[in-house]
Amino acid sequence: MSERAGTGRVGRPRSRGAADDGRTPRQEILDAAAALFSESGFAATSTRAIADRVGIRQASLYHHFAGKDEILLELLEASVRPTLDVVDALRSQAPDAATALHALVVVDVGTLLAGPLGIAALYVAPEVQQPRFEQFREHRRQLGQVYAELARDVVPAGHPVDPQVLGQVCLHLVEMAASLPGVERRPLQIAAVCLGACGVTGERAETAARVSAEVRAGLSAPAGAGRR
Amino acid sequence: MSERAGTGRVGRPRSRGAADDGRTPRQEILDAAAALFSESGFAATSTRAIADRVGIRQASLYHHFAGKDEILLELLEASVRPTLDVVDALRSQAPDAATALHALVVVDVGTLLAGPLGIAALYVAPEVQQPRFEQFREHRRQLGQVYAELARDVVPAGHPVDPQVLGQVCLHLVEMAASLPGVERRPLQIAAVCLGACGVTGERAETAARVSAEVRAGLSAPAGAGRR
DNA sequence: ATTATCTATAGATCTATAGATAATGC
DNA sequence: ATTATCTATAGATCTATAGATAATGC
Repeated sequence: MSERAGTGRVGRPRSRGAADDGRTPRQEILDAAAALFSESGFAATSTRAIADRVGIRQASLYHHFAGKDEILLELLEASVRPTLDVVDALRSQAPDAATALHALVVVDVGTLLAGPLGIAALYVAPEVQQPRFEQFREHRRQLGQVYAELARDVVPAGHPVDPQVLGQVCLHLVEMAASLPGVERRPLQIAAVCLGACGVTGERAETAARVSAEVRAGLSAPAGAGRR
Repeated sequence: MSERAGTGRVGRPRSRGAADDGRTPRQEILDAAAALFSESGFAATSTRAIADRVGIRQASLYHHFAGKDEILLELLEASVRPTLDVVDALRSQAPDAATALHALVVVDVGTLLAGPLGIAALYVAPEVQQPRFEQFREHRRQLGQVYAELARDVVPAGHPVDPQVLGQVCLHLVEMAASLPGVERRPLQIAAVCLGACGVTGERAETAARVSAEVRAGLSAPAGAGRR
């Protein structure tokens, strides 16, 4: 027995002992910040509040992040990247645009629900519109463009709404869904709502929903499909 | 000529002269705050920034408002009240729920677009969820309930989305529309989107849109219809 | 030596209050 | 007298840096 115990961690111990699940300190900070940002907003959350929640001193945050902005940027990125990563596969597997749209919405809502709740509510926060978060906004714009293209291929002739508007609408609906309280089966309901917004209802929508389920089942099975 | 000029205003003059349109100082503050809250968020906007924009000193704000909260509350209230005021008339004039829903969306989007742009983006801000804004949230909830009831009366049998969810969806879509950049004909497009979300597309939607226009025309004409 | 934390603190805010001042109104 | 502004400031933050300290790793 050459190992002597202690906490097993490198570095000076925390004054309030470390709550050891497997999370890295970095991840603990991200989790704490996500919860607080959702509750109170970005600007209203102090570095002090984040540190308190983690159980470290305010100054110790700066060992892991350059500042509050960097924490938020990482949270935002983590919430779009998984969906963007799966978009191409999903589009190529789906037999038609309505199915692809349905499946994308379900996956996207699912991704957001899997992450820290309420993150999506921050997307439209004024702070996030500022240049320092451009990287995230560019990714979100890409996702919006995908929605717009799918909408364009899906709308019936004479539907009175621009595909670009529909792209924004789907994006917002997905994000809204993820910060809405309650309600089960939410991804499927939101997918139905998005299709309806694009003018696809009734039988055509039901078919898309059915095939979407198959496509999604096919996506997670092959290639290992790491959860994240 | 017994009147001697000056500014014509009671009270000590501003150091930077008052930009005299007809607005009261109170309204000037509301306008400045609305613009800044939309740009930078509520918490990130200091009372100093608001005062600077108005052209008065920071402390002078407190003569007109008890604090930042009160300014925001008044902005929020002003953005829901006109729509709530017209809901009953609108429901009683519309021959069916689809028409009522269409008309309500158009009026609601119009109201938001008429006020300070970007206010609706604050509705979902975490700060606004806190108890001090309960009064506003209660009003918004009422409006959401109206949307939910109309949705309930409108969805075709077998539509896979709960009316309550649809109520939230319509509410969010309306608010989103008002903070979206660009795009004309927006109220009508958003109304079509909401109907679609509720499963109403094609011919039935076109009819509702047509009748909605008549109902709205009928609303503004009689009873004097003060703009606000 | 490296790492993760700590303590202490400077400097920059930001909110809200107290009290003075410069107009108009009567 | 009343009103709307001003100047000045106290007290409470809040962010970010400097430098010390207590672990592990080699």
